[in-house]
Amino acid sequence: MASIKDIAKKAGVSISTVSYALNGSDKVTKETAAKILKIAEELHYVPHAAARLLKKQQSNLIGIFLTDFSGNFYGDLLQGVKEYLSGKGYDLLVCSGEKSRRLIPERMIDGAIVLDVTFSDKELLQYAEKGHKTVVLDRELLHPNVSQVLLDNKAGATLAMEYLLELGHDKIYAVTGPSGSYDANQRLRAVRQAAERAPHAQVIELQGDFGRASGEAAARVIADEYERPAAVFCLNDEMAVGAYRCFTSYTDLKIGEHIHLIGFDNIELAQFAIPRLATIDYSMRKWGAIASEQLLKMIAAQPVEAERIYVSLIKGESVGPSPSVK
Amino acid sequence: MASIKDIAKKAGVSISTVSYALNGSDKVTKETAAKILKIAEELHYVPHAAARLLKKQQSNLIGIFLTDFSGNFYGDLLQGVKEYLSGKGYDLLVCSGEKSRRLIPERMIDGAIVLDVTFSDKELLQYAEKGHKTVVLDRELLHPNVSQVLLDNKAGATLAMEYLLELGHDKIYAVTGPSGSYDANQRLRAVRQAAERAPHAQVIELQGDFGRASGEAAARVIADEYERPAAVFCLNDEMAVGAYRCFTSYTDLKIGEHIHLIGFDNIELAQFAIPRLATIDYSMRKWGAIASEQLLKMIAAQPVEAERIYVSLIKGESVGPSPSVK
DNA sequence: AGATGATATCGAAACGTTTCGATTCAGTTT
DNA sequence: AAACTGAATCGAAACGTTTCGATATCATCT
Repeated sequence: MASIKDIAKKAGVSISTVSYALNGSDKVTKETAAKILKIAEELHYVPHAAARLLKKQQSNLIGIFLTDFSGNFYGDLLQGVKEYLSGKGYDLLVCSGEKSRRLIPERMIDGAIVLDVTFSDKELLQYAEKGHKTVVLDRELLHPNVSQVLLDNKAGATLAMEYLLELGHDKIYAVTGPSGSYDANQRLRAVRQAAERAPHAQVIELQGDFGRASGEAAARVIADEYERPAAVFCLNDEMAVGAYRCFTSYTDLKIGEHIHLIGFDNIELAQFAIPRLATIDYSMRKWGAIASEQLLKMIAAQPVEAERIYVSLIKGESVGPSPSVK
Repeated sequence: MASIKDIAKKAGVSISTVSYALNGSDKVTKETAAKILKIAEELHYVPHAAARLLKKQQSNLIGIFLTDFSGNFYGDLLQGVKEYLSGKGYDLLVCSGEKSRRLIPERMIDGAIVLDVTFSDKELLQYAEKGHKTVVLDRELLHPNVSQVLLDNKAGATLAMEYLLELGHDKIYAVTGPSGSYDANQRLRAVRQAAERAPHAQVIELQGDFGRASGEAAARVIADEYERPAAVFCLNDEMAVGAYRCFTSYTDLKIGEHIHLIGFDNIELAQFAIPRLATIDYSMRKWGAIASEQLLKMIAAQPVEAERIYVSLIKGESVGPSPSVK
């Protein structure tokens, strides 16, 4: 493979001159630069990333760390990140699994975006302490080298609850998420606050884990004790999808009539469900873009402040008015 | 950041001794090694990836190149790759977009898995020529540094066609894929061959592009000229999903009764559709695992031979018998 | 006792860049 | 003509490793 050294030899100049020419420095004459560039082209020269990284201590690579690749969840988020970064000369590496974290201390990436509950706060702080820049998407973490872009979970859950209450529902099941999840906890808190503000309504919590199966299981419990129309707020869409499956296959309760269902996240599957699932929407793409923006700012040692991603209610036929107020 | 040099100084030994100790060489005594390891631990030493890569010319990083991150399509594939690789000490980088290809010539990754039609054969061959090892998933390419793991598209499309024909369908629409796609072309060829073998049946081709919208558009054409029950073979599920949308919202044709629908890929959305979409299934996970296996073999300069991923028919209520044979 | 060999350690080169400071060589000023 | 300036180029060090060959040390064999 051709290296800068080969170019230097062929051009009859020193290595440093080649380097300057290749980097567009104005220290070299136009003619020399042109000659060098031409030879580089001929030799199909491509700089060796490792050598450059070793010297410059920056790779122009950003890592995003996810719990797993499965599910449709991350597509738009990644797209948002990628779009933003590629405009700035950075490339994105999608990483998953404990082992890939080595990329951080090994200084392979210039910064990390983290959406992975299996990453402990402690570990993140440790990296931050060593100077690695990080944007977290699933927790709050106070450190000069860490910034956060969080969903407005509270607003979303409140929106969902108020929607149900306004339609006259007074028996509401809340299918919760894993207790280790920041988003799940935030949403649950908002549900409880809404419940307190509506003492006439009965709010029943059922434990879920954000997985589809847990939504299905919760739905089964609800179906088994069914007496009268009720509403179900699944704290994410994935569980709502599970609930759909149960209600349509296991019972003959009609969604949007006998049982009312609302989710959170507006995943693709939800958009496709029949009847349309009511849910809380937000822009994943924007989430990714803002996270990237913050990360690059931190890398450039510019000040950043935590941001929040706003959410909105999407109505759907999966929620109808309570028959009691008809 | 602590380097090997700092350890050497603190331990009072030479740099090379530290390197040997850290790499578990038996050239150093147990005691020296223990002392060095202890100091490395204290100093939170982590090797600098760039330095090591520069010297060893290998990163233990594999890149997988995808057209985009969107859609649910790749989840299991990535999972399969990751699982296989992480057992072998390799990490996976998921790359998308033209710019990220620089990682190959810059020697940042030890090998590449490619499932990205925007990659030209020419470009791939160029890399191969320079010694970069590649496994391609979406084309056939003859080069000692390239290996391929392909779907058995022909078998799948044949399976689907025969299923429809057996059920008595004699008017079959085939919604095709983009002409640049290897998979689309293979499937289409098999459709045409099946059509030739069944001269009594009428097979009508409609151009699609594997995108959901094109499936929806094709369905609209079909609906507009609808006279009698017909079957539709969408050459991938994504288009079948689009067709669902059209048939259920735009017409009152009942899927599986008035109009029969079969897809290819068995994507998650298809599994969830009501009625269940008939389709062609294969293991994405296995696809990824085999591709990784081949790549590592090539890197280790072991011989490999092209493999094929087998497919199977999944029946679903979206296809019923033709009323003409009832 | 001197030669031999094995073992543990070391020094230095190499990987491919970037970049600082030094050098050369015009052209300009006095 | 000597001294000075600035531009173009060069040499060498540095980034953090690995690894080859050399050296030092010590026990063993004759």
